Amino acid sequence: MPELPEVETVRRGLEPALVGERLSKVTIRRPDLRFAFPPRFASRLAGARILELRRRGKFLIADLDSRESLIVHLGMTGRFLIEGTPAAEGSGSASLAKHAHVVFETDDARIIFEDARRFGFMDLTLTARLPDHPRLASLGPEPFDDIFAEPYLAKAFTGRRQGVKTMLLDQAVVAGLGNIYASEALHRARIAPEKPAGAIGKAARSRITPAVRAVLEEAIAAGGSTLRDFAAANGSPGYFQHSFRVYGRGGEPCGNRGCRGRIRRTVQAGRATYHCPLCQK
DNA sequence: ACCACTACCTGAAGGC
DNA sequence: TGCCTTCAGGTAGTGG
Repeated sequence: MPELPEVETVRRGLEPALVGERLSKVTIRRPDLRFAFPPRFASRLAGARILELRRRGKFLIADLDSRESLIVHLGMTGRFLIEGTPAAEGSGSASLAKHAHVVFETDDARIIFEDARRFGFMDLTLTARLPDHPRLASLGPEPFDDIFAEPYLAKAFTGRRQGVKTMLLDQAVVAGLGNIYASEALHRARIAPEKPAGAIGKAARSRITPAVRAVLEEAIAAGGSTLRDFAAANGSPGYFQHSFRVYGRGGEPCGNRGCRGRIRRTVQAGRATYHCPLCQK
């Protein structure tokens, strides 16, 4: 499910329910997601107040007044639902869904983490140690960081024969892109996804940053994309999926100005990839 | 170091 | 309706 725009949408949806609030109770309903929860996960969280909710790549990070930070990755199917408490809601809260694995309670709400496939994970670490956390330490720059520009890509791509789309999926190269937005960005940049990264010229390389930023900005503004059942924490779906130009559009006409090509679906590094063979070179 | 491939887990959707 | 196969936005680990 979630790439950078969806994670950012979730972050914004959770912010009002969590930031400044104290976690009165946390319950885990199984010992692991993708990985085991860290020791005493629930008790370390209970009683802590959330100071800030941030995003790094596809990670959510909640800084707590206990000097620890909660790290959350949504995997493919992770999502948060916000419910008012029984008292606030009157009718009482609905029973938990089958894949509701973690329940966070504040004075005002219940925030439920569901993850059918359990590719998500959570961890706790001292806030001061966040930069050293193994899952965060290897992340590349944020797409909106100044450093994410042509000279950086030139360095990252040098000598690499791997397709540029696969490189953009590498979170160590740039943090937050996933299968959809990598395809979309390369279509906008008119670069073939399977083109070896090291073989891309400077002019084309210069088109990558603006293309990536444009598609991410538009997607965030649209509240992310809704495929299957993804929904923001407030329950409203994103609608950027209607703005996909290539993803899931095999056989359809290419939308790039002046191009008469048709979008093709291929498989690259085991992932579905969409591009226009005519205008993406 | 690099790169291709597999595994992880469940549900939805399509073909028959 | 039901069974079977394929596919899915994620990362991590293995082995060449």
